[in-house]
Amino acid sequence: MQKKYILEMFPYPSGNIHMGHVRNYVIGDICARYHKLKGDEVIHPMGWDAFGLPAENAAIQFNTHPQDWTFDNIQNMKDQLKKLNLDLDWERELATCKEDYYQYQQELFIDLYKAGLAYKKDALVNWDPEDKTVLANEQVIDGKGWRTGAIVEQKVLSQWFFKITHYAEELLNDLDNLTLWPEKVKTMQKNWIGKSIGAEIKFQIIDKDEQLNIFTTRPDTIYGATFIAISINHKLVSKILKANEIDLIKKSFSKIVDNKEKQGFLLDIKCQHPILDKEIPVYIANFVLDNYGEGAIFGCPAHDERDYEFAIKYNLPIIKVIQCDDTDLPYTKDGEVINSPLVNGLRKSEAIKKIIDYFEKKEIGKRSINYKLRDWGVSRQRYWGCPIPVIYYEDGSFRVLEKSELPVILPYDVNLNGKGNALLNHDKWRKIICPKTKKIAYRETDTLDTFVDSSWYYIRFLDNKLGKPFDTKKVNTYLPVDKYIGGIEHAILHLLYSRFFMKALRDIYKLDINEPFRQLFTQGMITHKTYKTQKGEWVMPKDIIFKDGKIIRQKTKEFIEEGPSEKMSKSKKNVIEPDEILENYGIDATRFFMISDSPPDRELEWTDEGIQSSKNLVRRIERYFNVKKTETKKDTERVIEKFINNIEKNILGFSLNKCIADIYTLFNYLEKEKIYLHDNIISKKVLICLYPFAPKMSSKIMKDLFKSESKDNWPNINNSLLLETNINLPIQVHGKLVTTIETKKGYIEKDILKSIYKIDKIKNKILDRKVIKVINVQDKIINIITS
RNA sequence: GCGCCAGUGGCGGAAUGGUAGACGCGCUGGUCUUAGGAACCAGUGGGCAACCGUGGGGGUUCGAGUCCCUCCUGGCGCACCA
Repeated sequence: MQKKYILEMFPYPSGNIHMGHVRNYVIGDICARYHKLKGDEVIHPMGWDAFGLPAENAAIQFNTHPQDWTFDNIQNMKDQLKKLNLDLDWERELATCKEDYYQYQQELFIDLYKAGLAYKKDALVNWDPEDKTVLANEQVIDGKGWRTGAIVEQKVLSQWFFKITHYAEELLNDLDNLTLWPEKVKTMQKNWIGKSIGAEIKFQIIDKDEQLNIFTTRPDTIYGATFIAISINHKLVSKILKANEIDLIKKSFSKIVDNKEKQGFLLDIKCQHPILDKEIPVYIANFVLDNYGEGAIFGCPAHDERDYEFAIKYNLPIIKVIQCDDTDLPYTKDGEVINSPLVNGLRKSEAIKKIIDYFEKKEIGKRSINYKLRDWGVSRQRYWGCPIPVIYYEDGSFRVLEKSELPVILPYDVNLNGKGNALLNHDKWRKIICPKTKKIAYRETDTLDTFVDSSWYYIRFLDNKLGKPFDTKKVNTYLPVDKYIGGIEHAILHLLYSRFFMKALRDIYKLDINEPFRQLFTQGMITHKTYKTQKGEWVMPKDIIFKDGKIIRQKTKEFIEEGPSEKMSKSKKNVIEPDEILENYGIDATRFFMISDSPPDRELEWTDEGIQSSKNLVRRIERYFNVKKTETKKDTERVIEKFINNIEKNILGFSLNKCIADIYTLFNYLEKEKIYLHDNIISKKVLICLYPFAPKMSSKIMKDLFKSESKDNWPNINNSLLLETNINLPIQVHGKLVTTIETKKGYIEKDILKSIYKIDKIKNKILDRKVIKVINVQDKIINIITS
């Protein structure tokens, strides 16, 4: 008996299950049921990602409470899930907004803090003005908030961070061990971590006791450096310029929003070139990122596109240090180094090595590795989240609470008016007497990013009622999750955070688990045609009718234009409600359709024909078993064995669409060959194979035919039956198919060729030419080559 | 711009380097009648044929949808990352 932990990404309790959830959970359910039938020890839990902004926003809008709203939604969605006939371990259920979950998260926070993996600092952070909270770097997409789409502002705030960068190297390297993850997700994570190997070089500022640290991946081009550029937020800037001067530059930069036009402001300082006896100018430039490397670069215009553009605009010298034609500038490829006395004649990689060696000897530079990945900012200025177990004294110092002082319970009686953080305004909760120092103290009013909640829920599922976060032995036994199924939209966020958490907890609690998810499967979206009136108003699919080749809105008789199939969304109204589908077509047909028309990792287009044909398949199977006759043929058993084998192979490979094809193929055969199984024992095998896909139908037929619902185990395959004795052997001449012959497996080549040469079609192809070669791929194909 | 993935009938999609188009949808004939959101039978890549066909062009191979090179198109991701 093997353990199989099968998990689908838990939903946010927004109020209703949508079709995307249905597809996600049906895929997982099929796997879970299959493994149970195989006799595996299956863990298949479900819970609620229950903290988060929608609850708070809804509460403000509808004058309710986030907790009540959330609990109502959970109840409703749970009812909906139950209708989907999912085989879930409901006794493992958890909701992240409940004390019995988040108090243990507070414990984890304390331990992360003690391990140096949680810290507080003033930082320039991403502020979402609409949700009125800070966002992590991962949650800003194209300069906009991931949820609201509002343009993110930069603010300096004192914030809690998790030190994910501590694991940058491991998070990167371990991707190679995740052989059962989609390459695409791994590539995305790799790019996000963004490892660069290069050097850190010190540039001395002339006449000042200051140095500029610069990270570069191209130390080989140091002789071509003609300027230095730093970010407006570089710490040097505030030492040189006055606040109003800085503001002016910032304003100037902010006018350039969308295009990448480069702008620079020359500073009244110069740097000494680290090798050459020359001074180079220093600019503040808009294209220098302040959160990458040291926030400073040296510009080598001849061999970098951005530096080239900048140099042209500000008329800076362009010095070639890699051999190339002038017309190729900026030349960024490898080549022979020139104009660089120390490394002339070398190629890029050798020059880099030699230059760094030189810098290290001179102690003005060193080898350096840089990551794009930043530490994870976890403070959120919102009420509906896990309280951070920290208190502040009036002198500004803080203390992270002891575990014995937990839980810090989120107060229910808050005033949510949308103005500011409700916890900040809740004086009674906020102000306490510190039990240790007896001093007045104030609770941390920020709450944790909800991605913290989902970073360890798969661990809590193992023991959801335990009086501590988890049981080490259980974690080591049941993790990693064997199959994790969900949408690709979490490729970076949730999946990277969870990987970090697993590694951090491993180090803190001495666990044996390195990675949380052994296999990741990302299911495709469900799409549907879109419908619009001529005025541009979106119309729901159920509100239209087809008439005389035209599409008409039922109520108003307006003509409707059909648009392309797009991801189901409320805004485009191209949604199908699971409840209505279940009512009209039944659970088994719905389950069939979720995996029928395309492979589970690709998009599935919702069509009426599709769901209808799934329904027809259910009826067809029911009808078949209703025929009270048993009649089999010689190869019936072999066909069934092949069917079982195919279904099993395709479930394990997540090729669930092929399972549906296998089912059709089987019933096509049975009906065409007039084979009746009814209460023949073979029916049991077939019904067990159907059970993961259509459990309701399968159980009912099983009960009708065999008077018992007890599910036997997955049938063992009789391999000897799988070896077909008769095969159709293709015969090629010069690699082109000419004919096929029926023969037995294991034929003797010499003998079979004799009869092949007698076939007219073959004779006509060979004519009087000499056969110079015969390629016989035993039991597969024969290819005859003539002169 | 960089990276990844993908291009196969009218459509969704099958094919460990070995019979391209399994299976489904749709469509075309026909059968039946409890006139159905049915069911059943036959057909369905192109071409009268020999033959031709997996985005285009090269290559490797006895044999290529599959491997290699190159170009085109589409999707996704990242994007001034020094």
